[in-house]
Amino acid sequence: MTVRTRFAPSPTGFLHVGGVRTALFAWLVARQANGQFILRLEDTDQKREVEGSAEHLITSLNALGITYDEGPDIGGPYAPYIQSQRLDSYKQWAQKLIDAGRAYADPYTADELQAFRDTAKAEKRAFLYRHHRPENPPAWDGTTPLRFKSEPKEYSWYDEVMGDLHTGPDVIDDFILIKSDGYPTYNFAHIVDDAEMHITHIIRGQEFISSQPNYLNLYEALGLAFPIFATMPHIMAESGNKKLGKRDGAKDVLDYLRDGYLPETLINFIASLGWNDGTEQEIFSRDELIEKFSLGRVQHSGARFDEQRLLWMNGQHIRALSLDDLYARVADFWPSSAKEAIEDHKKQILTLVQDRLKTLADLPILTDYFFVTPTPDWAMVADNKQLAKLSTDEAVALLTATHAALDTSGFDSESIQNTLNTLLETTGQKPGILFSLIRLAVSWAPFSPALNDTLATLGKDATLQRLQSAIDAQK
RNA sequence: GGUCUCAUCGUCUAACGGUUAGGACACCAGGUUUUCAUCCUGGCAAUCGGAGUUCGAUUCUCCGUGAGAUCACCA
Repeated sequence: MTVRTRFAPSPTGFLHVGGVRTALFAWLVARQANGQFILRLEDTDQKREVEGSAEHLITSLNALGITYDEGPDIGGPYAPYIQSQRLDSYKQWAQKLIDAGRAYADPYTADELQAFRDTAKAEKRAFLYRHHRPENPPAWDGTTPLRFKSEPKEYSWYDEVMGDLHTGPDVIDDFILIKSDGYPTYNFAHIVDDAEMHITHIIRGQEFISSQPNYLNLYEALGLAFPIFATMPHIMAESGNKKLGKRDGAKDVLDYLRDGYLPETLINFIASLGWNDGTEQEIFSRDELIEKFSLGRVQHSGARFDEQRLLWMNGQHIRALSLDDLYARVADFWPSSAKEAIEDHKKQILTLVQDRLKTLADLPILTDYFFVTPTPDWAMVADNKQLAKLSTDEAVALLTATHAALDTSGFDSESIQNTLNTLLETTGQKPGILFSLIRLAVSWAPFSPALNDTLATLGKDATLQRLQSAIDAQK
């Protein structure tokens, strides 16, 4: 049996981490088994559809490297992969149910239905439509909803993630198959599509678990074998105890990419949220995830999204990148001052800061001063914990001595380090003071790489010039 | 309220019924002869409660409690 999994979002907005996880796990299952992963758009609710969101969804999956083998934009053997274009299919399957006496026209108005609900609520019992099932429903002409005639009973089934599940007959009801606008409901359409597309594993969020018995009832009525089910726990919002949704600040995954997070970080992080391989490994490459992933080790309870951990993980993945790879990825993140800089110079700088980047967006603050001469800001010296006790005259004297020493020094990193070490002896200063001062005088930035490397990359001319400017600014 | 699900450090999690309950993030303290957001070392910190089964329970059972999901002509 070829494993076929699918991700079937409705085009109602952007893709957030919750959706990504469902897609990711389905993708991992397919890739691991050398099977196929399918993208299908569930656009049966015209009212909720958001213009452009289908394209956005596709862009997001591509950006994350969650590749699909069949889908709305690339076609496939069971095209079309857009539900609004498959209405004939649903009609045919619906007709089978009508013919078998397992579907009927819903004769009630919205008000009548609401009255039933209100009564049930007032009597503190669950509302079940089938308690009001009409004796002699009219023939279905497509202008009213078509309902499933359920056969209530107990169900026990196995879920790859949750294990053995069981429900009583009370949860089975006559749900709507086709709405009065002619579109099928998710409840009906996804089962038809999954069957026609030969989907083997239904991987979806926990919110569907309570409808599952109804689906099982429908599979039976349609004469379809059950596929394999896997229910994912929710990702919870960072604050509060509810499922992460757009209203709770769930971000568009593309925003994370724009903020300088690597796709592999997102994949690793989202996979780790609710799954681990049983070892102490935290950082997984895409290929490792494909190799090691298993539904059986997915957590049963919801996991909270922790941005701190995501940030740490991104740093880990950035450090694992080769220089050329990193260089290609930071293309859009350089400070504007780097526009004229040549590739070699930028790569040299990148080497120095690679260990310090937590997101690609940190690049400007870490490198700007390499490309543009900073304006001396002696307040930074005064604010520095170690330099605060230094008088201005002393600081200027130290910088003057530094200028003189570097003026006659070789300018590779090692020579600079030697010169600086000698300077420590001749001035009798502690490195914490002398080096901090020099660092500020040439960069006027809050952070920078090792001093000797910074100076070597800056070059002799720029270094001496900046030291002089710093001195002049105090005269 | 009905139904279903879940429950280990603040967070993500590990632990054939036998471990000083492990790791990671965050935090704190040191260190790496400059800063620091890298790196290293150390520290803080958890089995929701109560019964039961067992020589022994984080693990199995039951009852509580808490949390989540769902009860649409949404998916």
